[in-house]
Amino acid sequence: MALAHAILAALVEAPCSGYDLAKRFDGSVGFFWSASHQQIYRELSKLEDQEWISSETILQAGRPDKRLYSVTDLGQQHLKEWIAQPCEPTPIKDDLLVKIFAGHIVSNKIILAELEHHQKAHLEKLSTYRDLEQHYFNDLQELPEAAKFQYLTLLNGITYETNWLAWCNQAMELLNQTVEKL
Amino acid sequence: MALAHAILAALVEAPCSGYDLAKRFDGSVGFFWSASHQQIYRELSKLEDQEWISSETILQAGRPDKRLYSVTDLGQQHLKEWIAQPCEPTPIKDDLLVKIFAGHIVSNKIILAELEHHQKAHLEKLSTYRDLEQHYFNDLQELPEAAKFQYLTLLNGITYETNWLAWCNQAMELLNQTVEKL
DNA sequence: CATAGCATGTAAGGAGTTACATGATTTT
DNA sequence: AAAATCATGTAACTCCTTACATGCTATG
Repeated sequence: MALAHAILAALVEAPCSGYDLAKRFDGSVGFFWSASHQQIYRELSKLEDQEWISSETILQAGRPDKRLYSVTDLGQQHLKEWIAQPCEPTPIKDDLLVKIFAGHIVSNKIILAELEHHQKAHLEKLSTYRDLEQHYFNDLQELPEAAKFQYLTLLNGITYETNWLAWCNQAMELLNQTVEKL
Repeated sequence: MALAHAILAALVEAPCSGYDLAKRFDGSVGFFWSASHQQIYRELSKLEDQEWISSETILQAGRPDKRLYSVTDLGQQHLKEWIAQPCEPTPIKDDLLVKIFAGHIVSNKIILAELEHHQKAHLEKLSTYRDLEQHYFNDLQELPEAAKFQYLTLLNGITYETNWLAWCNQAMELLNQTVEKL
């Protein structure tokens, strides 16, 4: 049910269309949730049936109409209740780590290439996150309450990517040591 | 399909029963994949149908029989091919971060309590991981090749938990600052 | 004698992925 | 003229979670 709540959280911050949600889930909301547009449209229909959100059709000149969704009072109530219920840390499921765990059955080259690939990806993400930080959260004390919470999710993204980068470096070092020994 | 590969990776390291796999996925294998016993039994049946694994029934005195699964040559071949195919970093989906993002709609107390709860959980995991590190990977240079790869997954778990702890502290500090201001 | 551990499953339903489908406008 | 962007969906399938189900043994 967490996708529903992630959508509610995003719509509470700013009402928008399914299309815009998909973009946000691919960008700024992406450091705490990811979802495809198919999932989002399906979930939006469900949420509207339950009256947790409501929509308004916006006519646009030279573009398709869009449906602007907002969270209803009922929806906000449910979101609050969900937030108040304690939850457990998300269990890890990570393809790369599976590959590393069984890394000894393939050549070191393959593993090193994959590590480099991931290092690059994490570096790119970190860089966009740092840009977001400078742009939107430069003087944090001046921003409204809500922004502080959103900054914390960005900060999590930053430390997360930094952490992966550090680990990639350690992993590559350890494997290179091994290569030299051969 | 990654659960299948996670199971193969675990069975390559050490053949075992479904029951044992479930325990391992809850423990040492848990820092890169998690799965319930229901999932595991279903996946084991599929893998055996495909002949990626084979089983042998072990009769036990005073205990139920168990089926010991091992990876076949065909299975290992598939695992190798899967490892060689590049993959992307796992997208984040995290309930706590959704809660934080919408944290301004509930009282600070609720958020702080949840942060403390998570801090505690991460501290416990870190502690078990550190114990594993000391027990099994104390003299890394003396261990066989395969152990180095497994150590890297443990190291990832350690940095992951350390990272969450650091973030929890930062988050609680920021929120406490806000409380003082009121 | 009750609880925890060993050992393996089925069934139903919810969540997520992949592929298909349409059609207008704006940019290169 | 082609590609990208805007905008919204359906269908089929796989994956994952929750609940149900059984039965024996060892430990406290």
